[in-house]
This record gives sequence, C-alpha cells and structure tokens, in this order.
Amino acid sequence: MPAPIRTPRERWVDAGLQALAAHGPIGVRIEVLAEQLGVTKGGFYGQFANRDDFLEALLDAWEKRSTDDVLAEVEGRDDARERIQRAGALTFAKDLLPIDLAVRFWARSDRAVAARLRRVDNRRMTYLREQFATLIDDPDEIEARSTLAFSLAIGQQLMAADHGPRSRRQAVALATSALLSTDRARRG
Amino acid sequence: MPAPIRTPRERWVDAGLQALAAHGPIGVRIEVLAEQLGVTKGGFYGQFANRDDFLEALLDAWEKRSTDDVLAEVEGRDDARERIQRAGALTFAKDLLPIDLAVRFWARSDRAVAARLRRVDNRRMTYLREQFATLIDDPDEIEARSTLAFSLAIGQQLMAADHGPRSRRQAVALATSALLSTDRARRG
DNA sequence: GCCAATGCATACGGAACCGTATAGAAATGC
DNA sequence: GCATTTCTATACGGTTCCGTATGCATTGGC
Repeated sequence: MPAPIRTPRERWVDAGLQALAAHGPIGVRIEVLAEQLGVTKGGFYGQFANRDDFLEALLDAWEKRSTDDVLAEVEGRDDARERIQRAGALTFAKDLLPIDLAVRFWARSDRAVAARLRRVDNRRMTYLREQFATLIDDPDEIEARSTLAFSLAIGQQLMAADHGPRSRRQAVALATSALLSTDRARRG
Repeated sequence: MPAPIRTPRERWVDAGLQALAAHGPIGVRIEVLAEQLGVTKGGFYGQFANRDDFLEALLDAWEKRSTDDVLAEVEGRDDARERIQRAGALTFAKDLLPIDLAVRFWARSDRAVAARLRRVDNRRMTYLREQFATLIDDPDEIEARSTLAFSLAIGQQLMAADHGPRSRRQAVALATSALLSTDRARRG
C-alpha cells in the first residue's frame, strides 16, 4: 500500500552532518539541505518533528559512528602501538573528523551536547590509557601521554602552521613516535 | 559641532567577538548585537559598511590581540621554560581562546580566514621552536615537541574527557612537564 | 540659547528560513 | 486498472535578519 520513501532519514542525516561540519549547528538549514538533495522540505517533516529533533538525530549518528563503529574495528590488532595509531586514524578519519570538531565547538555553548561529548571522549581516553598502560607503568606518565595523544589528534586538524621543510604528516609522525617511545620510561 | 559617538567601533567589535566565539561567524547578527548593547542597528551602518566589513574588523582585532600584544608581553622573561608556558598561557588566555577556536573553525570553510590563521600560527610556532631550541638540539625532536605543545594548547580546550582522580589542570600540567623534560634529549 | 552636525530610533522592503496545511503524485495490493 | 496509502511539491503565515531612508534629539561651537 505504501509509497516508498524517496529521501530516507539517512540521506537527510548525511546532508545534515555535512552542513554541521561545515558551519556548525546554526548552519544546518532544512530548506538548504532540501535543495541540496533535490527535493523540498515537504518530506522532511514526515520524518523529523522539527529542527531540534533533527539535530538530535545528527548527534545520535555522530555518537554511534565515532565510538561503537570505531572500537569494533580496532580490536583484533596485536600490537598496542598499532592499536593506538589505528584507533586515532579511525576516530579522526577524514569523513568523521570535521563532524567531530563541529560537535566540540557546539559543546561549548550547549550543555546537552557537552554531556554527550564527555561520554564519548571518556570512552576514547579510557581506551587510550589502556593502550599506553601496556607500554608504560607510571600512571602520571600514562595520563600525560594520553592527554597529549588526544590533543594531537584534535590539534593537528585545527592548527594552520607550516612545519618548515616537513609536511604536516611528517610533523605529526614525529610527534606520534615521540609519544610512543619507551627509552625513558621502562615497561613493567 | 558633532555629537560624540555613543557606541564606538570597539564596543561593536567586542560584542561581535563574543558572538563569534559563542556561535561562529554565522552567529554574528547585527540586530542581536545591537540589542545586547542597548541600541538599535541605526548607528552600526555609520561605522561599518556592512556585515562582511564588520567580520573583517573582528578578524583584525583577533589578529592584533593574539600576536603583537601577546608576544610583546612575553619577552623579558629569562627562562625558556617560563617563556613557553607564559606564551601559551597568554596566547590562549581565557578571553582570547574562545575567539581563537572560533577562528580556527571558521578557517575550515573560508580561505581568506585560513590564510590569516596560517600567518598567526606560523608566528606562534616559530616562537615555540625558538624556545625549545634552547632546551633541545635535535631538530626532529624540536618539531615534535613544538607540534605537541601547540596541539595541547588547542586540545585541552576542546576535549571533554575527565582525567580520573586528576583535574584537567593537573593532567595538562603533567603533559606540559613531559614536553619540557630534558632527561632524554641532551642540551647542546 | 540657538545652529549645525551627527548618532541613533524608527520604519520599511526584501530575503532567508521555520513549521503547517493541502493537494497531487507515485507505488503497492488487490 | 483501481483504491488506498504515503511521500513530497506547493503555498502560506510568521519570524528573524540585512541594508536603506528619514527624522528626531543630543551635542559642541558660538
């Protein structure tokens, strides 16, 4: 009996995430998204109650993609160094990272978003600490390096500086290997 | 003959920077700023050609405050470690930092802003490298630590994770002292 | 106190956008 | 094919905002 959905939720969400990544939550305009999708907003309000409801859906999608999906993929690697780098690469993968940054910025002016981000970041930091714990004993050192690793993942995407003769990739690689080195602190 | 300006440029700019920090450039609404200042937009267009012109003025103010003003203040300290920490503290001072983050996010979708940010960040990184060079010899190590230090300054403001029994301040302090330690790489 | 000048309040037109209502289009089950 | 269901195009009212025009009111010079 039905007529199949021409523009399913997921297409709205994908477009919405892109807008969120580019301009923040204020930049998520339903009529603009509709135009990008080649439809009008007519169908939108059949699937989302209103704009706020839609923004919630965007956060849901971001949260799912950036925790469960990533952690599921990363397990099954043997080497801790490899897992850290792989988790970093995935967590801050090319398509997810702009969204992630937008959510971080958003969280600064919205308590509910801040609470979500905190949950997500805590999962990530917990994982990071576990991995560093296989390399280092000193809890202070673990915390220091986890914090630096996390900051590096964010910072490299937001800093605009050049690195002299080096590429950004090379500079980040140098920083990463400094974080992973064990010639100062011994394994237990 | 005149009537003195009741709401000078600077007041508009300050309010604009606050809006920019909170919601990004899209969130800078002239009528909203006017209401916050207790006036109408009537006087605004006497001092700024239009909204774009005003956004330029906001960037000018940000650029000036976050380079010249900071670097001027930081010189005259003897110890390199102290200068690094002081420059970091000032560059990312409480009032400047939210603006700084907003500009970073803005730069991701605006080439002109990106170019400005690059200039500013290059000045900062150059300064950071100079300071680390007084502690370390290896150029790779200098680049790694400078990159990590810069990332930490940004990242600590955007990460939402807890640090177990430690406060955020303590975690950042641990990370900072790890960056400044010299027990691995010797001075030259 | 009055004149001239200038900042700002008020009012307006236009655009962008939200959310609702309604009607038409498309597809499925029969 | 037809009826029914459901998605979506169209149209609308309301709000927010930009930029302009005009008039008032406040201020400094005399």
